[in-house]
Amino acid sequence: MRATIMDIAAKAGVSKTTVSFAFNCPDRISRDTYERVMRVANELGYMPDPVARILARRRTGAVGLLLSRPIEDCLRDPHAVEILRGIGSVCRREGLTLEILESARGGMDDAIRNAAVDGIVAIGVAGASGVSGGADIIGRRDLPLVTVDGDAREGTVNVGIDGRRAGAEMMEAALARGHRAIAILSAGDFADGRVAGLTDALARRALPPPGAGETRLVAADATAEAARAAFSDLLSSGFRPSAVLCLSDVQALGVYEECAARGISIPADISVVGFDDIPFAQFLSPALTTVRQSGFDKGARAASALAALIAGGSPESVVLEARLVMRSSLA
Amino acid sequence: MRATIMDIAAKAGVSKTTVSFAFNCPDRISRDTYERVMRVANELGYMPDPVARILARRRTGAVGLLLSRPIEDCLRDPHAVEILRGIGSVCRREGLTLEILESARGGMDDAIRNAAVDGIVAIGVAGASGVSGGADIIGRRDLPLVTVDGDAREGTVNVGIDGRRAGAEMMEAALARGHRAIAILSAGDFADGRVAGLTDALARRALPPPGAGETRLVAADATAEAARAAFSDLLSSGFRPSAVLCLSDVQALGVYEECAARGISIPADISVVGFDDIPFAQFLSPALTTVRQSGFDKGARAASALAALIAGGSPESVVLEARLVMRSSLA
DNA sequence: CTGTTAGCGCTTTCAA
DNA sequence: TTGAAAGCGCTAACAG
Repeated sequence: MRATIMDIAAKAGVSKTTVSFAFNCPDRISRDTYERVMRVANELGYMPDPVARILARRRTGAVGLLLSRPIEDCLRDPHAVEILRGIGSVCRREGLTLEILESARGGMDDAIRNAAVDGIVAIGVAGASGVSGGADIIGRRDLPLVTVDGDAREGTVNVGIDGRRAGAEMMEAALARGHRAIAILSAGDFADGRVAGLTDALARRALPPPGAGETRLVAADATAEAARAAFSDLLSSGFRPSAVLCLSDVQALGVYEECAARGISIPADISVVGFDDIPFAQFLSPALTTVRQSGFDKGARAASALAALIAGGSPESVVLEARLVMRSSLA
Repeated sequence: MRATIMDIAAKAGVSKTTVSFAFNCPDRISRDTYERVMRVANELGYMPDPVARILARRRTGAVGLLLSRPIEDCLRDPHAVEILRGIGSVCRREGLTLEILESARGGMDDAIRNAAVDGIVAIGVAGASGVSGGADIIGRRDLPLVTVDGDAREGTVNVGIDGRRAGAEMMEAALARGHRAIAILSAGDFADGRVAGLTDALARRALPPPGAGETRLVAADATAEAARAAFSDLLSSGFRPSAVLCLSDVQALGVYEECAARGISIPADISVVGFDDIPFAQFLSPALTTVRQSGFDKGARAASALAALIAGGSPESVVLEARLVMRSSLA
């Protein structure tokens, strides 16, 4: 049986309080007592139980990271990894521990219910879509909550980009270079309005919305494989785009692969534009033209906001920059 | 004030026990009572407190992930991300939550001391080097521990590869193709013996160890930037390798960059070999010849072992496959 | 500087 | 099927 604070107190001839002080605020006890207590603690291999401490303090020192998909899927997207890096960075600075919230059993709800955390940052799960019951539970436990790439509606603090503007810039870049037969590879529904942005740009030239006219809108998971398959199908269907806009960089990877396999040259035969600017985008050949957004900053800002919320502050939602960076894949 | 189990018990006219049963083993109480309790719980927005539950049960349902470096650094290496994916995958399956162990204050020790977890998987921190005091603390808290890419000595369960064999295969591939002026980019000290493997292969041909003779051994952080800088310095020093062996794929990225900048053609002018086979390795042009090891499997096996340990079993250390995959960067 | 004493909120054995 | 009561191990007023 592991030694408890009582054992130490007894053996050192002091009270629990004194032992507690020795570990938490040594200044409040005499140097003598401190040493005696610590000696005994060492002898008995004593160490305060973290859980008991948390219960008594009413604070876990941990924040939960709520993912919209299984972590093994999320982490396949380098942009998500960047977000995680940002969150982790701030958490360490704030002395907070990061806990991945998932559960095989009751799904998200159960995970939230049992999470021993002081607050939650939910990534890509806002809106009625992802969090659904989750938001309920979070509300019920009334834990501080910050969303990343979520819906900025309601009172929830959200950190994201102006996807609509970014989407418009992306499409405009393609249109300005004369592209009209455009394939759009989307991944799920982005709460930041990227698709609406594409529509805006098209509308400004009196062109029909994505999927209509000379454009095609295809949905695929945000993985290279899924995107490649979807793109391949599209080509096989006879559609010949002069440009393909990927709403996620990893999808662009799939497009690159398929083009290589079919002997299609980028950007000579077909232009490709991505979204995110994952670290690897610049290593592709040709280097990928893409909408740059900093996942790290997104994560960092979200974690900071959550820390503020936990500390009793009232942080605001933040909208980060997202701009097209021209490289070589768009001609 | 949030409602507690007592409030529910009182309002529902039952005992704490019954309320607890309602939430944990509904079968033990009558359907009637169950519904009454739940109704009251809903009205009052009650939800069992996870921390109190953990304290009473003496089990957290969480495993700690002990990183050797700050998470924002670790996650820059796709191989580490793969390991994390593997761990996360198994954790979810096992109904375990994953907690990143770090702390701004007392460093690793403090993090371990306060971690409310049932066990720990330490990645790349085994041996006297990384864990140092950490191992001590872990031992003292006597938490189940599994290391990844650690030293397989002592009783600790470790999951890794036969780095020595892999290193030998890597070097042999270069030597077999006639390379003699070889640059080796290492990253920290690998506990798996990669460098010893390189030495083995050289020795088999009666060649001097890495760093001596026609070879150069350079250490750099496992990032593209650090590797690029180190490689650049090496070239500027006048050394003209015909092949460069990177003990980590991300370093190969840096070499690719530098070669591109200097107009050096891979593999015509210089051959490059990596280690890890990160997901992007195949997207490089030329595709990277590298030693393939599955980070996902490593993480998964480690997590499984830890789960077994927590469950009272005695899992064994595991040595995973690592084999060279020939692509186009080695000529 | 040190001790007394309530909690913290829930689980779980044992008995009814 | 339900309840009483004894913890789980520690913290933090408050009092001295």
